[in-house]
Amino acid sequence: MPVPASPHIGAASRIDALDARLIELLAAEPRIGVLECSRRLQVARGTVQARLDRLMARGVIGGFGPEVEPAALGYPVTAFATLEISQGQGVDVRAHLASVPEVLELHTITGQGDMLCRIVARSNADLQRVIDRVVGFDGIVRAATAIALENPVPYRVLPLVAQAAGGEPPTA
Amino acid sequence: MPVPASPHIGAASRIDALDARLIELLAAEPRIGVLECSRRLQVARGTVQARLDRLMARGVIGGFGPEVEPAALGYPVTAFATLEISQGQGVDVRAHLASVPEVLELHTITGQGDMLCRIVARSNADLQRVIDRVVGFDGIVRAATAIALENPVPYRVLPLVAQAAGGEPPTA
DNA sequence: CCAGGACTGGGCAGTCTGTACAGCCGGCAG
DNA sequence: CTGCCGGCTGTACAGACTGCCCAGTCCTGG
Repeated sequence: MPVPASPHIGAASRIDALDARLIELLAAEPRIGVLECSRRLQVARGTVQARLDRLMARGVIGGFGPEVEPAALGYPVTAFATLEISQGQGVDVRAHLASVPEVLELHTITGQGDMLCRIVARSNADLQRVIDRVVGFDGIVRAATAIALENPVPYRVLPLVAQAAGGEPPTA
Repeated sequence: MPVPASPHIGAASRIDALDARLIELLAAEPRIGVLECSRRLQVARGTVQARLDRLMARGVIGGFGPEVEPAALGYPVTAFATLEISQGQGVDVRAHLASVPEVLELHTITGQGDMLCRIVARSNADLQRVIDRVVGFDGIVRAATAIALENPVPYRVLPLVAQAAGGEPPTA
């Protein structure tokens, strides 16, 4: 698996085993502090502190924001909508979608369809309302919606971290 | 496995304005502690502590894990693959996909296609490798992949929090 | 009208954080 | 070979925060 030189952003960012263990530890128990980490990882506190600072500075770790669960907020229905945009309307459509709270994420994509967005709703019935609001905008030619039924693999990054560190998946 | 311990998500969960302000504050500045929150929100420390405990107990806030950026780990390419599964192979396919580090998320969906997964790769060329690995499994009949070009709206939940709290979106 | 729940304001002991410093070690350059 | 440099280790100290407890007040529902 020859990885061609990646010309982009700090793609060079390579994390080592300690970085990976630190990330895994923090992911497993976010509430513990630097001191506790240093004890569990068997390294000096200053080291953990320095590693953490570096990881954040490099952007590997973006932050420690609270993970809010839409379902617990009353939005248990998730759906993915593929949108087709009429030429030149891209900018306006983005702004429109960004203004809809139920649109949690938006990507422009290749393939048939120009954008893919993740939306949530209070119920299947409510989803209709959300979709109407989403597509009720000039510039959106067509929309195909797929409701998410189950989520066998919730968003995760740890396996990737383990791989990036050169090791096998964590304790899996 | 799938879906971590999900407290009985009583969809009834309603959060009030203070909860919303707290979540927004924590999202904006994750590093501050309970005491600092209480100062900024102009309430007693105990109140903030109680609110936080309740939000976490109800599952509204899942945790404060580190937000790892795949791009910074050397995986700048994101793609969405729609998979078609042959009858009765669901379970095996899930297990297979779960074993691929580059598969960050997997949903079963309605519509044409049975599953939708988010995958990342080191480069477009590498994406081919990942896709091969993903679809190289009996039970996957067909796969359609769309590469994510841009991400006009990165995953967000704050607008939803604001709305759930009964207010208008924060910023405006 | 009373009880239960929620918020306030204070206090205490224990622990962690931010920061600094000196010593040690392995790698790189001269 | 030698010197320099970056990274890790221990240790130390002052300041700040957390977890926990309590009494008092206010508001709402039964």
